[in-house]
Amino acid sequence: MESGYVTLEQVAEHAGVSLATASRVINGSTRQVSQRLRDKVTASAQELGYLANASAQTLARNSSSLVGLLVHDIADPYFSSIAAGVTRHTEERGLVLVLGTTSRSAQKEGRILATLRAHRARAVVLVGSRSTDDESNRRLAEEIRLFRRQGGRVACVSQEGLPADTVTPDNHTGAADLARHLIAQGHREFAILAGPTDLWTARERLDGFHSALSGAGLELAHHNVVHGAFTRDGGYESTRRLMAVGTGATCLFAVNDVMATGAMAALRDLGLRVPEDLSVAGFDDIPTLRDLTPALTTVRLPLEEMGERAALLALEEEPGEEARVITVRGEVVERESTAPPSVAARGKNTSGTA
Amino acid sequence: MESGYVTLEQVAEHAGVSLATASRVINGSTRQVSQRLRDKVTASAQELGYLANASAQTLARNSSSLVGLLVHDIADPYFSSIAAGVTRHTEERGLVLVLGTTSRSAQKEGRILATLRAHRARAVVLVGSRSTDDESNRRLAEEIRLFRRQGGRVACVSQEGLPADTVTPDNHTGAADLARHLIAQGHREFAILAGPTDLWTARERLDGFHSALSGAGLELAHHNVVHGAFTRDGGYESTRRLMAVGTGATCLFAVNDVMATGAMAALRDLGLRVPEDLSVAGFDDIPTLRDLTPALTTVRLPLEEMGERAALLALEEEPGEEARVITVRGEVVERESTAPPSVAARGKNTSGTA
DNA sequence: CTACGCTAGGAAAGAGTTTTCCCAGTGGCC
DNA sequence: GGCCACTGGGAAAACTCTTTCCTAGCGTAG
Repeated sequence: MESGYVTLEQVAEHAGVSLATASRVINGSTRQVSQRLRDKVTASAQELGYLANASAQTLARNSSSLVGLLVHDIADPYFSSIAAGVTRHTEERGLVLVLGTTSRSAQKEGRILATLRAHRARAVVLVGSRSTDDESNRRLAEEIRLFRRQGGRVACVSQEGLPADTVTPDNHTGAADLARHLIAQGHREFAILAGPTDLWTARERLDGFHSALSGAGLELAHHNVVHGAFTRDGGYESTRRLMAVGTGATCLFAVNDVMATGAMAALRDLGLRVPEDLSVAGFDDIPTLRDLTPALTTVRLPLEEMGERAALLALEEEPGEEARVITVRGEVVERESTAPPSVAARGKNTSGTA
Repeated sequence: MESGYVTLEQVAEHAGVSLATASRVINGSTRQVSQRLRDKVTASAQELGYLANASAQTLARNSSSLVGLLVHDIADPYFSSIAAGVTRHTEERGLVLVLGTTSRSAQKEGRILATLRAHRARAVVLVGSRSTDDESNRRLAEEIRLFRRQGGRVACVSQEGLPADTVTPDNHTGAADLARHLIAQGHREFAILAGPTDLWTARERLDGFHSALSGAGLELAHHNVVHGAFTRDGGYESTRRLMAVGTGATCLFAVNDVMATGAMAALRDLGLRVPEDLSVAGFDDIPTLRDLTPALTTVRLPLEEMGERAALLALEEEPGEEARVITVRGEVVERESTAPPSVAARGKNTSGTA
């Protein structure tokens, strides 16, 4: 209660028992303690306002209650939704969540992982698409192995291929489903905001979409695939580039929702109407989406649930020898941003608009 | 490198020096160590892959590198923006951020604060409006005092009145500025989505708006002030209630942006156009806002910067005896959701629409 | 040449827990 | 009644660092 800390030793003394007994009462060990002493200790702890020193506990037990969560950018609704799922799970269990934001830097990711290792974190959840850069993947995999060797558990979201359990969306199928849906709606010519070339998630969605087009006997013009940053501004900028050149497409597919959001803004600025002049579809179903006008057609992923399941993998399930992969199937959600193509639209989009 | 951990003792032995010397080399103490030994130790540490045990360090130093961040809901863009500012600051300094989400429960807030205390966290940043419930404020204040007594630092965002430094928006002035702006635009009758009655932030914004109306000789009809949850769905639901009764207002002010977003959705569902039938304005300028159609008129707060400044207060500045308050002035940003009222609108909104 | 101050290094004492090991007491069984 | 198993309690080691205190060695001044 005074200025300093209350230690377990003080509690023990106050209760007239040994340190060992006090410890056994406080943290419910396997050993029995008589009710009489038990009551004395809890009463003393209460009275003195005892709060265990977490570092001392971690040191003695060699295991902490820290759980790491690594995301690229916590202000991105995709990540903050997943984060909400992870926090829900960890807080229910009285664990402490450590948030690391990596800004898509593999180096920073490694550094944070090392910090978590230094803290003897119990588990870590890594969120975000891995890149196709083999060197940084190798180093990340090495850090993960070190972490696991120390008894830490690791789970990934959307990062299949690392030496850890993973929850991952079926990007290929989701994108293919969406493509088939749009084809059924009457679209024949598509443009794609394909995101960065070195991100697996982006690639898989592009591939899935592409293969469904091929399956329907449709071609995807080379100039209709635009690469750019995986962000809202990346989507905006990619769309400007696409429209500056001109596209014959009647439907624009952005490989994630934040890019689609940027695309809609760009089209609005260019004076094009969605979906009358051009249909737009995205992927992920981030929560902010339903308030756009027109509301965005997309492939719904249960983001919060994915975070929760990753936390579950990392905290509950037994490690297992080889990495397990839980695949989450996305579901096409049709909203107002896509509609059957109009003849007028074709002509309009062919002439370079910007 | 083997299965176990490498301890500093092993490094010292490998380098042929004492534990004390090894420690001094690794953590750059005030004491000098000869270059020769210094090199030997760093080489050994490198070779053995030494990583300091953070818990042992915390225990020995009685001070950790943990910084807490408490928000109500990390998936809310208001909080995730502020969180981004805080993480930027802490990561630059190599500190570890612990994220706690409180779901607006004072009890949970207290529990997390105790956990941080147990971990000897260096500082904590509390984000979110404090309530007008004196009892829970008192308990929170007590927890903060305990935390500070242990040498921890505390800073708040938007929670003036607690025994800690605070970064807070000038809600009253911001709302008044907005009101004057809307009056200048020609509006005379307003409706307000006032949020919960027990949240200071909501109250101050309501008061500021109200007082500017009074200053202009305008009255605010009682039935035009609707209370409800401080969330998007709260805004949606409040708007439905407001419109069911019918309002003579030409402009709707929601005391925060997420509520305004819900309001726009409700109006859309009711078949009302913004701003032709009804103008809508919010407060905060959360980043997702610019992608709404029409884009929302609001009072801009520099959210990320506020998070950063709070982190700065908690980590850099000297504690000081009494709590300092940094007031951040908001700036009215006019976008398309507000426009001069049309005569048609008046008639329309008077008749109960829903 | 001795005394003194300074420096670099090491031994050891913490920091606050958990857990192992030991001991005394009790009850049951032959 | 003696032996054994079992129980509840305490002493002390262990966990991995940091930091204080001590000492040996060196240079310098008187």
